[in-house]
Amino acid sequence: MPRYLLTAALPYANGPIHIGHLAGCYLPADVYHRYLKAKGEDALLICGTDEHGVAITLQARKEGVTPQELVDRNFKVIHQAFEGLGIVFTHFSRTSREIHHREAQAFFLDLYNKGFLKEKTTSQFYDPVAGTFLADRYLVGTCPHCSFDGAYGDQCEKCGTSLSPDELQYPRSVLSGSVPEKRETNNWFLPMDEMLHLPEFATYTERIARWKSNVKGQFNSWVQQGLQPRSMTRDLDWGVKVPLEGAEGKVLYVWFDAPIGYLSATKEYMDLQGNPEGWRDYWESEDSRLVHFIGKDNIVFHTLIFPMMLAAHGQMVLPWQVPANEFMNLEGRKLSTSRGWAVWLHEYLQDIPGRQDELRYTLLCNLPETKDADFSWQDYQLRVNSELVAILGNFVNRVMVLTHKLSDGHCGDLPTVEANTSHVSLELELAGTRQEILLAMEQFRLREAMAGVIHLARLGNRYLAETEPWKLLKTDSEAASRVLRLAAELCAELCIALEPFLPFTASKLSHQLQWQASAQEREAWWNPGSADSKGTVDARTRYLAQGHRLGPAALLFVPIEDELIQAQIHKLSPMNDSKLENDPKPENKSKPENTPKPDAELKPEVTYDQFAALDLRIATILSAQPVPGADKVLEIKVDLGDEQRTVVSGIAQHFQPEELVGKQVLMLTNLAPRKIRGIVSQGMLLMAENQEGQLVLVGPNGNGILPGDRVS
RNA sequence: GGCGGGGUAGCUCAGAUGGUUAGAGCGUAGGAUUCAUAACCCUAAGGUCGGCAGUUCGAUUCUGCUCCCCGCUACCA
Repeated sequence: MPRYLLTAALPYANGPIHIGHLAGCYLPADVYHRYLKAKGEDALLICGTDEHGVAITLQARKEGVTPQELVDRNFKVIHQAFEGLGIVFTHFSRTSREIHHREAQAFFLDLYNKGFLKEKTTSQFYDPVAGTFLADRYLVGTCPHCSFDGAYGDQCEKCGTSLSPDELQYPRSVLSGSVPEKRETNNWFLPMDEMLHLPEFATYTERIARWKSNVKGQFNSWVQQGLQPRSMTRDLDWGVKVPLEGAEGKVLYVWFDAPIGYLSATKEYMDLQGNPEGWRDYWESEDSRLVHFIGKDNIVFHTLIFPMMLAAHGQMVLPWQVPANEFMNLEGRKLSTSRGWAVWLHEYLQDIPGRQDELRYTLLCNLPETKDADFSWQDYQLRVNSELVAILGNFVNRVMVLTHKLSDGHCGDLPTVEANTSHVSLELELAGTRQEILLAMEQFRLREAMAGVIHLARLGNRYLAETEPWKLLKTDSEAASRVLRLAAELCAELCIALEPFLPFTASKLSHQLQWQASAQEREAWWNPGSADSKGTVDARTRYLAQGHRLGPAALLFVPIEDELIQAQIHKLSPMNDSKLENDPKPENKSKPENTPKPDAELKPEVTYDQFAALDLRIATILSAQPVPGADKVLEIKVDLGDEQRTVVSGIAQHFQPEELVGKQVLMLTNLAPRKIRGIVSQGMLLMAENQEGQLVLVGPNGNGILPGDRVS
């Protein structure tokens, strides 16, 4: 029997969890895990917070707390929110724990000792303004081969040559624009190009054919493009220390360290179970199936880099399946935490208490399994009211009420096959739907499986409509009793079927029926073939004993009122601005390898002389045109009164070129010229950024201002 | 810009190794019913399957080009 090792992407501890995270991986992981457990499989679901990386340190600095304080707080919020929604992990750890540091270092050393990590000493550039070492691509300068003044630290875009940063002439920092200092530093590289040919990895590559198209596509694309050695260490002080001599001030690259979190969390769990070697059954055993639940932004790391690390380490299983989901939008727009465009799980649980399954259901119905999906509050209301309330809740309620009317809640006999063909056709349809649910689950089509479960209740409603037990009640109470018994059996079956998806509802229903599924009953239901020969009433598994008394009827779901929806929509957009079309800086980064954004704090004070050094003037835009091969910059010609200049400005996604012509704008004129995309930019246009992240021209308000007029 | 994924009924989404009437749920309309949270049940209307070419006896399904959305990546002095 296979064992399953499920992982859900480690949530990054710089903020709480929102519905996008849930739909992307945590809810599917939880449902699949519950499904496997119900089926009687041996399965672990491992997760934990990822607490390292630059973004954490920046966020902490912004809030005026230490990184540790920040991650402590977020760990708690995240962990509690998951629990609140019934997302149950076998173990939920965190990468800041000692065991993780130890494991990550051991893993690193293992690869190091096997020769998979190649040290390179480089004169890395250090940005004295940003206070950080600069990754290769954060450097620009002149290419030594073709003299192109826009080459990056790793490659020249113009002539295609691969470069190392110290080959660059006249290097500059992309972050601050300052001239970086050269500082000696060592880093360790994973030779991904070579590792592609490891036998373990080559074997692994074959199974990718049966994966989802989005995952397959990304994987193939990377392999075909050719891989390059990638540095697995960083010059930073927050993270897992590099366990080598002379590596002070260096930590493991978060993408090296984070997936090892799956391993260290498993070990931590097994230690707590008093079974310190137990992790081997899941990580080293051939019959173990490693499944990574992730969002689409993580595909390359989970299908390429981490598997290579595992292959290099040796003896470890490589992913069996990576059912990566696309993204969940909110009311038609991308989620954006910085603009408050998100539904936060911890807030939902607080604002709408006792409605966990309503959220689980709506998200499950809309999982972005093949493409980006959309969550809207109206859809939420509609799904709850017309599906959970009207189909599922109503069916159960009808059965409960009728049974109490008929026999004070006591269950009668099961119908016989000959009694009425409605019974038989119900049985057949139930069995068919069950098979569809099972098939969908096997193929990670959770949305379809969820719909199938609701369909079971729909079949129940149809059965009641056909048999009309409320009429039989008066004419033939025996017949009524049999119909209701079968309907009650279906309620019990619903209990089992609902559990992985809507555990709170399953539990309520179970209580209401005064009945609980045994492990055998659950396993029989969830295993194909185990009960499908019992398609008729006489032979079917009986869940409820004859004469069993149901508990008092209680509503499983209550309709969502308009006011609730209005309040949530209102909360979502305090300034309901319909112009918010483009999202130039969407929040979606789960990892910190991105350019740090300037934070909201005031910068350190400057002297008057420093200010006076700036030459600020009003310019009039004469023309603006797109730059071929660049999405974000425009080539702009401006009039400064006695001269005209060309400026290359990164505003292409905020303005149409034609709408800029003739506008007056504030300009910094004595900034050092700089080539961008082969065009010399002589100065910088100054813009204001509003709360939605849109750029707005800054220009004179009064009259009589001419091009070239000074600003001071 | 490069690479990958997606664009299918009013809405949210399935599906199609190319072939008679392209599906589901919701919504809408009509009917039936009253046990039930005015819920359930039945029926119907609704789609040039992003656009333009091509291959083919036949394409929504294959090929090329193009537009739009998303991700990775590059670009923002």
